[in-house]
Amino acid sequence: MKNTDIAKVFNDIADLLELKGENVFKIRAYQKAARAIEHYPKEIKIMLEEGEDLKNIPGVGEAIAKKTTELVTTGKLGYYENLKVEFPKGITNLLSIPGVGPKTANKLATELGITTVDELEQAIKDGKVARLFRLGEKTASNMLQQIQALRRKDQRIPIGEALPVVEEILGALRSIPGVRNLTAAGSLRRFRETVGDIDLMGTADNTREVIDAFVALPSVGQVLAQGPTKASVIASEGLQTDLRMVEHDSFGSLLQYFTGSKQHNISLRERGRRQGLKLSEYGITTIATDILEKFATEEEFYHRLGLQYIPPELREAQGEIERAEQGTLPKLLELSDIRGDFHIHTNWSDGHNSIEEMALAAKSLGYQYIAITDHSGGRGIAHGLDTERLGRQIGEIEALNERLNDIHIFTGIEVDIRADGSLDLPHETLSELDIVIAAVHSAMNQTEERMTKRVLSATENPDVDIIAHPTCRLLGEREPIAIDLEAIFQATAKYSKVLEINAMPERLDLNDIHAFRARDMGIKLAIGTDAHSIAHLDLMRFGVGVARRAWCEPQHILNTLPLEELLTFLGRNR
DNA sequence: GCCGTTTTCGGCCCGACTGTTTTCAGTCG
Repeated sequence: MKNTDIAKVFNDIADLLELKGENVFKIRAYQKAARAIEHYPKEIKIMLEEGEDLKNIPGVGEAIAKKTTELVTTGKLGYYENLKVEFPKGITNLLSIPGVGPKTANKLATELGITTVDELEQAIKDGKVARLFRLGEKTASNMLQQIQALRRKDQRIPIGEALPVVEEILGALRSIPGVRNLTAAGSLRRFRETVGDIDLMGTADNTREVIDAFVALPSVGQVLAQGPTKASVIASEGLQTDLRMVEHDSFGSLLQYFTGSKQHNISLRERGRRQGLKLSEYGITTIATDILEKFATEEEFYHRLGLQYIPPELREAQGEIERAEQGTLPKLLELSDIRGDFHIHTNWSDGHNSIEEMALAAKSLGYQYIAITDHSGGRGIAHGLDTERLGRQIGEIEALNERLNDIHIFTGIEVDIRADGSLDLPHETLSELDIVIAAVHSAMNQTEERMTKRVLSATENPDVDIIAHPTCRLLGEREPIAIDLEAIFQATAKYSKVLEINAMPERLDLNDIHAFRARDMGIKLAIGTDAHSIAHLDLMRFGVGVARRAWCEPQHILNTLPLEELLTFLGRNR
């Protein structure tokens, strides 16, 4: 049982307790524990095997530790099973409708016998819902709209799709006179891999003017709400986008508030309370005197609380506040620290550009080196390279290295890990290359045991340097393969191999949580774009985002090394 | 249910909006 499965059970328990009308703080305790467990960088299963105390996880106390142990060791939780039979099956689905909370769900179930979204829709159409006490026509019709919106689309979208939309809107708004501090907040700013909606904010002398310009943008479809300081619209890609404009002097606390995460803000406010301070989007109020201080920047806001500035990517209530208190936050990796890209395809396999084009594009990004890692022959669809063609490619790369200045091209391959764990190029071929990336591209439905063995044998193979996109997931398209990552991590550490953070926005694989764990174990990481064209080289920033969320500093990332040191590193590996 | 430079008991983040009702419950971010 994985941490995400455990978290799901505790979140479900929280929902059921809400329906039951339990103490809200008890409910919050379950939600908090679920979150902490989901994001904890170590599998609970391993912790139990190693005899580690689950109470070390913040938010997990005596009772939840005991329940977690029962759940993981027996696969079941008596408390949960008993709770479930108290309510009609599926009733928690009603809670997924925005505007329907526990009280409403309960009322719908007890008074109208409704337990599914479909039943609710029918009851609204029959006019039954509007007749309930404290509900009405307006509430019922809002519910119906939300149900229909939920059906149309209500998925979080990958950050790679959201960011271009946002940048287009921001670019257009920046040209309006008097606008300052325009920026995205929310999960987008924290660089989460998916975003639900987009929060933009900024300051202006005349906020109304900016709002008017915003809703008139060509990329804006429907306008949901529009006031003097705030507007809500549906932009391209069907993304709900909110813009909030405020006066210059309280921008810092506003941005801090809307960047979240929710749990980070709660922790921050709890800490503030202990200092006699009340934190809100308007600033910091000293409770004793009721005096409000405003903050133009987030830096001032955090400093007033006696904390280091906390970068948005770290604001997930994972210990960043304590570290900021001690002044020991990591010096996070920056995009400008990246000196090269190890995962690049060309028109020798399924890429669009030549080796030279890719090299020149990389040089213009300020890189010192790239590795050409086309597919190997076993992957038929990708026009992969066999030993003979690879030999010719090496020849071309050698010639280019003679001719080009200020950029070094490493020879390499993205070699396929076959279903049986062998590589589809022989040792004699692989040993000729500077960098060998190994990855799974086929037979993804193997059992966890087989898949783990398969990738382990590639990890143990002395010809392999990097394991690429270790879970093979495609956001919104393909679930991660069944694999025991913990075992892969241990082998990677043992054989001093490197794990990839694949920067393609639909991959982001390793993800933030896995990368955090790998870094914590001392495993070296490499960020690769998996570029199939020149434009893809710019995807590096998404990989850097994952690495920052994993608390990575430059020394944790292989492709921050200067060329000379990298040559030494690669030499040592062979 | 969790947790501790005000506490091992008594607290637990903060503010806004909506729709209903007539002072507020419920929900959200």
